[in-house]
Amino acid sequence: MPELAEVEFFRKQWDCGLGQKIIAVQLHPRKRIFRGTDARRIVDLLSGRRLLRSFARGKQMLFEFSAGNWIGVHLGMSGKLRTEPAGFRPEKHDHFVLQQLQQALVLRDARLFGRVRFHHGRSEPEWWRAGGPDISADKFDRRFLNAFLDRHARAPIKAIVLMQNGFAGIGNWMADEILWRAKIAPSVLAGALSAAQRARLLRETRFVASELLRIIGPDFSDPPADWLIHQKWKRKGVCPRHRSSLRHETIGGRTTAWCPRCQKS
DNA sequence: ACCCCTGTTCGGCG
DNA sequence: CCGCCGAACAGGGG
Repeated sequence: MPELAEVEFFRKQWDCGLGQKIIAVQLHPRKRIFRGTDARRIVDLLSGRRLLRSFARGKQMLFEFSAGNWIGVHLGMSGKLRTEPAGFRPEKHDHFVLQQLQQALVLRDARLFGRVRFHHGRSEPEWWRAGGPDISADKFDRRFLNAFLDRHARAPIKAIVLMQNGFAGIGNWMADEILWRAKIAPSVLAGALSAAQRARLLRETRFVASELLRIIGPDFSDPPADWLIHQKWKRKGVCPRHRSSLRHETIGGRTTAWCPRCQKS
């Protein structure tokens, strides 16, 4: 599920625990979600610490705890954050639980494609520093976009829009929404995009990202009925502009829905 | 039973 | 180095 706006929604689910101590950590160190991390250190170092603040960038989240402790969370395909009443007992897929006096902060991830990382140090972990700019940041501009498109000039634009170091937080359905709005066929090679297409791509990427943050971010509301997303998974989905049939094909290894009538090469 | 999936990484190939 | 492909990860839903 989680793309940029949903990640922001889930990040906020733990806000009610801000400023409060972690009195117990519940996890299974061998679970795949902790791959590359010594989960036992999380148990040792997080207990007794306070949750201070949290950040989201693209599909990544970062939670800062007192005494220089940091938890990075990527939700993968099926990860979700939520809270439960104090004393909550983890269920089958609740792989990471931070117990506080007032509530429990819970990460559930049935498929375990997500990832939890730990960093102990004075400043943000190195793996948080890496990665592309926020789409809402000034740095995500025409110059950045041009350089990124030219660096991957021979890949179809659909594949480009899914690259997290260029389009942070864009996932499969947001990518289709953006390309549909920008009127660009998903198979067009990045290097072949005209200046006008690049300008539309930049504008619609920003538009879709900011609109979804506004709509989904606070309470997971639905996008308006005339968005492509509502048609994309229907077998007989139609273009919201003129009701003609959408085409479905695999591009960049991912199922893609698009409108041949309004999306041009 | 079978096929699909809002993600990422890896090895092999050209 | 670039890009593509399929597989793998693990489970739920149609």
